[in-house]
Order: sequence, then structure tokens, then C-alpha cells
Amino acid sequence: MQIGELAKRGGCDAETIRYYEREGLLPAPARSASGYRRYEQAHLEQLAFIRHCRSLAMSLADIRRLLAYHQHPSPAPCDDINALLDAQIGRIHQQIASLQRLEQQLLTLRARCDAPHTVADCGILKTLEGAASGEGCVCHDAPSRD
Amino acid sequence: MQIGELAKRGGCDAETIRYYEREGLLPAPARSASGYRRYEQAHLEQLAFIRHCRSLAMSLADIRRLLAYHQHPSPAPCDDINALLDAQIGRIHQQIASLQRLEQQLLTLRARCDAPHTVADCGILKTLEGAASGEGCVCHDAPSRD
DNA sequence: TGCAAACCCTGTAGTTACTATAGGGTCAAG
DNA sequence: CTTGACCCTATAGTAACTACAGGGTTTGCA
Repeated sequence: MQIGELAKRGGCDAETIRYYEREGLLPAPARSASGYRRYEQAHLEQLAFIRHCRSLAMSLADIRRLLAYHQHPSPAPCDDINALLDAQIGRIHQQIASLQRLEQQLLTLRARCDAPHTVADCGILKTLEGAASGEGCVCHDAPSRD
Repeated sequence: MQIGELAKRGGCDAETIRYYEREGLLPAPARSASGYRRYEQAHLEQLAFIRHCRSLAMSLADIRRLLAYHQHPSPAPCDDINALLDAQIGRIHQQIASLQRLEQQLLTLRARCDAPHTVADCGILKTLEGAASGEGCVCHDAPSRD
């Protein structure tokens, strides 16, 4: 199949596939006489593997490592794979916690302007200005006292 | 004060300050005879404003808009500022939801390998490979049935 | 006076995972 | 024989910095 069909079946676009090839995540396929890439079923499976991992927000570097294990299944223990997953889960967990703190801070700031005001009189802007000149700010001081 | 001191007081480093100047977020300061940037108190306040907004994960584009309101306080209504905050809150909220789904998927996948295995026998890797060849995958199919 | 450390300057390239564009070649249908 | 849909390479852009390379300046100390 040509790159366009692989792209459609893999749920990404052709540029992305060429990018993965350049990055060494997909092997360079055979070419037709005119230089078009010609892919086999195995390429589709590898692309699906990559896209699936990407949908789990794994980095291309991590995916490269997983692909290496996939291509050279070894009798060594799989601790490394587990550690990779654990690190990924840890990162996501931390991101969630930090975004939740952020959301609280933003909601606190947002509450400073509930009724319609003028720009010159906007509680949000005033709070931001106050924080800039060294006053403690509601958004970072008040809510998350951890 | 010189750029190094501004950086220390503003909690960022000198490169970042030069970057903000290039991006038009900080006005170009006066220069000494030898070309060193010389900052005033007002610069520190503006930098603090920017860094505070950044700590709320606002984009530089949004911060630029807030700075404009700050510099030209107008009698117009502040709807725009409120809308900016609401959009920011919405984005963060969606990110949290999507990361929470992700975390569940990763935990489900992680559960496929609880005991120590060999790489060739790792439940995580097998699950990823299965998903790549078209089988439904636990991580995306099982948990979040919304 | 000489020197070294600690500053500062500009300009450019790197980061992530793509996406978009320019400027071309190929192929099948009508 | 032309039109449209496809393909190719190479390069630049995205966000918000960060990290050089390759230089100049200032300050303190011997």
C-alpha cells in the first residue's frame, strides 16, 4: 500500500509517517520504480503500536524502547518495561495534581470579578497587579494550604 | 539594576528576560555606556506580573493582552478579561479530565504485569502488541465507558 | 599594573512531536 | 493531453524557553 492508505488506516497523516521514518520508529519501506514508498501489513502493525502508545501519551523515546523489546523478545526480566509504565503513570499523576492546584488558583482569581465592571476597575486585573507589586495574591496564598 | 539582579528578583534567568524583551512583553530598558541593560523598579513589577500569570499557565499571547489592559486601563467593560480567565479555566479543566482518563488506561495496562516476567512474556508488551494487530485493548476498551 | 572571575552582549541552534509550505514528479481517467 | 489526486524532498514553523559560541566589561586582589 502507499503512504496515503497507511496513513488513513493508521489514523494519522502521511507527514507523520515520514517523520516516524526519519526518527527511526518505522523502518524505511521498499520503493516503487518512481520512488513511492510501498508498505506491507507489518508496517501497519508497527504504526498501530506506535499510535497506540502515543494515545497513552508516551514519548517517542519511550516508544522506541518498547519497540526494541518488541523486536527482540528476550528471556531477560521485564522490569524495565514495568518501570517505564510506572514512570509514565507517575508523570501523569503529578500533572493531574498540579493542574488541580492550578484550577483552584484560577477559580479563586476568577471570583474576584463576578459582576460586570470596567477594565479600570476589574478585580481580576487588580489582583494580578497587586501580586506583581509584592502583595500576597489570593490565588497563590489563599486556597491550597498544603 | 542589571539583568542578573532582575532575574534573581523575578525568579527567572537572564535569558528569559531577554526573550521577553524580544517578544515585546517587557519594554527595552535604558543601556549603560557599555551596552548593559539597566532596569528600574517598574520593570521588576512588570516581570513579576508576567511570571505570576505564567505560574497560572497563561500563554504569552494572553499575558500580552492582560498587559495591554493593565497599561491602558479603560472605562470599557472588562468582559474580555473575564472571558480570558474562563477560557483558561476551561482548558485546564479539560486537560485534567483527559489526564484522568489517561491515568486509568495506564493503570489498567500496568495491571497486566504484576508479577515479574521475562520480556518475551510481559503482559504489558503483549497487550500493546495485541492492540497493534487489531484486537481490542484493555486500556482503551475496558475502563472509561463514557 | 596585570590578571582572573563574574558579569554582560549578540546571534544561533536546540527542545517535542509534529504540521505546513514550496517546488517539484507520477499516475489514472476522461 | 490535460486535470486531479497522489507522491517526493527539503525547509521552516509551532511554544516558551534553554544552551551554546564567541566575544566585551567590570571588579577585586596581588
